[in-house]
Amino acid sequence: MAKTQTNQVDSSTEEKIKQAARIVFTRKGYAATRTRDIAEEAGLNLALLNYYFRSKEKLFELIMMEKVQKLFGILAPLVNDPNTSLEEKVDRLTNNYFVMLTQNPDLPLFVLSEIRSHGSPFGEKVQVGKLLRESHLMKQVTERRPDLDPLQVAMTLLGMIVFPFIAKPILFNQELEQQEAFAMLIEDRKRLIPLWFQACIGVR
Amino acid sequence: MAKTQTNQVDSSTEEKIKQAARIVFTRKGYAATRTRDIAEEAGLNLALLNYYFRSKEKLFELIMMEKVQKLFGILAPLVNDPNTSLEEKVDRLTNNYFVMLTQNPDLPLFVLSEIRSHGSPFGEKVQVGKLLRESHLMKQVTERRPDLDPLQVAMTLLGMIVFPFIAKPILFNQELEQQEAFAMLIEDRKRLIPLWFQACIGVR
DNA sequence: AAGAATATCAATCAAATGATTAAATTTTTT
DNA sequence: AAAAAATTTAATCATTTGATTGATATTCTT
Repeated sequence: MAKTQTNQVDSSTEEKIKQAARIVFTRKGYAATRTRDIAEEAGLNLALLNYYFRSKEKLFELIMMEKVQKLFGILAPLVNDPNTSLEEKVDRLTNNYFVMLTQNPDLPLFVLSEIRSHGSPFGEKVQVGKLLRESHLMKQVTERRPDLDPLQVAMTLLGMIVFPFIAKPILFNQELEQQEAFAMLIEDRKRLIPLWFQACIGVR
Repeated sequence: MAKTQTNQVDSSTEEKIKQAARIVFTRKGYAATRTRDIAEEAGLNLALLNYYFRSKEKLFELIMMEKVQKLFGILAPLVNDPNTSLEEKVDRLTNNYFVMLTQNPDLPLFVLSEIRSHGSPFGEKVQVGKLLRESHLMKQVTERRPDLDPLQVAMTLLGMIVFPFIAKPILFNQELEQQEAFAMLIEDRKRLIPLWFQACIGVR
């Protein structure tokens, strides 16, 4: 079946389909996506989707796994690094996420809404909650502020980072001017979040 | 056509359909919802949907308008009240939203993801950005901190309020214990957000 | 109570959609 | 070069799905 030539730049049919699927699934969500949309986006015959990936559902699972990995894969190594201070963790989380989210602005809304609507074979699996609660980051927060629920702090931090990208469609319209304003806002936020995080964790 | 008896408790067919539509649309999103799902949820014949609401799209628009109003209707009067201080505005925003969101936990994710996926006849219309930018709240923030982009502050505040409900599905599983933990966390957050907001706006 | 308007239902339609098939083409192996 | 394997294509299938129809039942008006 699939997989023939040694992938050089991977302009293989399989990869073309995956790339088209990434675009269409992300733009419209699983349910609103027609396999014909993907075939058209890829410039390929419809039957090739089933030839390479068996079914729409299987193809989606593949893309979804990628997206979940991209969104949450950053998290574990950063929040569990025993060699970074709390401040360094906040810096790195902010910077790493902003780089990735600037290139994938609608990744969070896509992943979260698909987990909710798409009868959670993922929702159960993802459980970022467990990862966060048992993380080194949580220990450091508790150490600094034993009176606070560290999850409150983590949610505030993640919210400060992710929320702008989730709210972007209703806060900024599609005009170039607004999109530039958003980019500048994000850039400035790299400085503000660590500052504000310190302020939050410092105040009583 | 529709509308016959004087609505007392409104157990009318029309209202039954709307209630079922609210449930199913919110749970699965527009594209994944079948009109038959709604009819079944309402315990009514499928043809009645079209009899009362013409089409799935029309019914959805109705529900969507309701949801958008519920999510953003709170905002305008609060952020534009010229008789409340900045601190009072933050208090009221936090409390009002938490009451509403506790009863409608998946409202934000539903509205935001439908605006994104459902080819924005709404996305254009909603423009909370304009409302916020021209608000009395923004003026008060600028007054207090002329060096800050007030939109940064507003996004942080809204993120602190809304983000927990958006991230809930991946941070808390369905077990009763976790759901109770979430409820307590929200309760405690009513106190933390005003405190943290002050800290953020105070720090330099 | 008779007639008219409104509401509900089972059955059905037409279009959309995910998937398959069998033939044609290209690539790889021998 | 011949044979075999893999890939691509047009056509088609079976289901699903939003919507409609015409018959029946219920409610309202007179």
